[in-house]
Amino acid sequence: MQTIEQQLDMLMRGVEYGDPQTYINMRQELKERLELSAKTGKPLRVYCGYDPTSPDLHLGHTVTMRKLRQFQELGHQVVFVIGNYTALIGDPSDKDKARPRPTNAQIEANARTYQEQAFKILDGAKTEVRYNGEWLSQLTFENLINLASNFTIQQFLVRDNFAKRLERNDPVWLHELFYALMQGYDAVMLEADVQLGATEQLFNLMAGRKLQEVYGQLPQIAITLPILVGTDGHIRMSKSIGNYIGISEPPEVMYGKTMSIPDEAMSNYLNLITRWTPEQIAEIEAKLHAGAIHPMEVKKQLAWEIVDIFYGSEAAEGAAEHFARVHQQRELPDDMPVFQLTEPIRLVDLLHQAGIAGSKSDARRLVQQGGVRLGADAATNVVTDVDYVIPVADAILQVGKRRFLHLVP
RNA sequence: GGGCAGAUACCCAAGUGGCCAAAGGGGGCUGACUGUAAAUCAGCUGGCUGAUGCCUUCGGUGGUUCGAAUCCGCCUCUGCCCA
Repeated sequence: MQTIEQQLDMLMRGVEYGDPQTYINMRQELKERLELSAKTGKPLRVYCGYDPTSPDLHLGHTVTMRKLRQFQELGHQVVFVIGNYTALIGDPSDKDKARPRPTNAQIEANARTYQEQAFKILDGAKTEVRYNGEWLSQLTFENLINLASNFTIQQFLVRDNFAKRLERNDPVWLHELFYALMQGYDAVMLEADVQLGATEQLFNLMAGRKLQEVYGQLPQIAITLPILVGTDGHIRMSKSIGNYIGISEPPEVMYGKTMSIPDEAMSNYLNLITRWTPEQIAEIEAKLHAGAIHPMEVKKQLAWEIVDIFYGSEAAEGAAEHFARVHQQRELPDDMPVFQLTEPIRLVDLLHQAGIAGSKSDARRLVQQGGVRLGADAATNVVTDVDYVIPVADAILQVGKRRFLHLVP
């Protein structure tokens, strides 16, 4: 059994706050709460919320899940909150156009896959799953007034994301301010001891503390973790930006996308999503800096680890082989999408029909730019004739570096 | 409620009567190079087509004009100022 101090070290590992004092305060409060729990034998209630705005979770979501898992392993009660009601507002940071509000059915479907995917990291049997619509949908306007009266507009205005938008004269919608209230109220209803979130969530977590005190509860400890950057290496990982690695993507894709992150972003990944200890990570980084190990080798280990987490070592092995063959040696992948040929077809039409090119004009461009290869056993010959007609025969078609099509008669 | 400014392609943004399928940047795609799908360099980036032609696009709608992204009316949305 670990001592409280050891547990604290583990639980506070990797957390990040805007200022050092917050870290000291939160660490102290967590210590007291852990001691209280040990004394009373009552596990802490630890939660994190995820808005089911898209059908898939990505690696960014798993940063907090790993931390939840640590609490779970120490015997605390983890609550996985699906923000089906907060999803109605959406993340204020990516509001640009009137994206059609997800229907209840969509939210339901997304929520189900979220849960499934989350249990790849969390122990499903020990996880309490809650939808925040359960209590948020019950609030009356009077309740809302009472909740809102605990905050001032000024507190919101100093928030970076709102301040910037105000400065740029971008709209800040009134209902976006509700987000913090809703999330704060979640904490009250869950009687949370600890809430996790990304660093940018600190305001919302603090709103929870405030409301809990109003409701006569002990304020939750806020644990915020750094943001995982996307495959571009700069911007936070996000489905809508497209720089994400989904946790239910096929092993090869997961591996390949990981290999594509810039070298500078590796540290961020090593620290936030691997199961490796800080000591192991420090050792790898030291070797990297000393030039004792090639960055590509480290990235391969990282890619392997990520696939291993979600699919196991066999799949990781397969993905690594696939990468070496297709991307490094430029050979053919094991399984390619198959396209059935019934009659000779113009190359341009084929590219369009197979969905490789968005339009025939697009297909033309690909051909003209020398991006299309064709061959019987391997895609060896570059086709530059826009009017080329493909005969009915078994052949391999390659477009660009990594898109393949197996043509069969 | 009143006044002013604005809405341009995936995103940001120029264009204020014909030379506009519409500058520039970002993103994306293709090629070269590379340990990589990174960085760098080059090209492409509305659709259709036998390639220099046709069709659709500049918030919506209705006009003016030989001709409109550009001018006018109304509508919708956003910001600023005033009440």
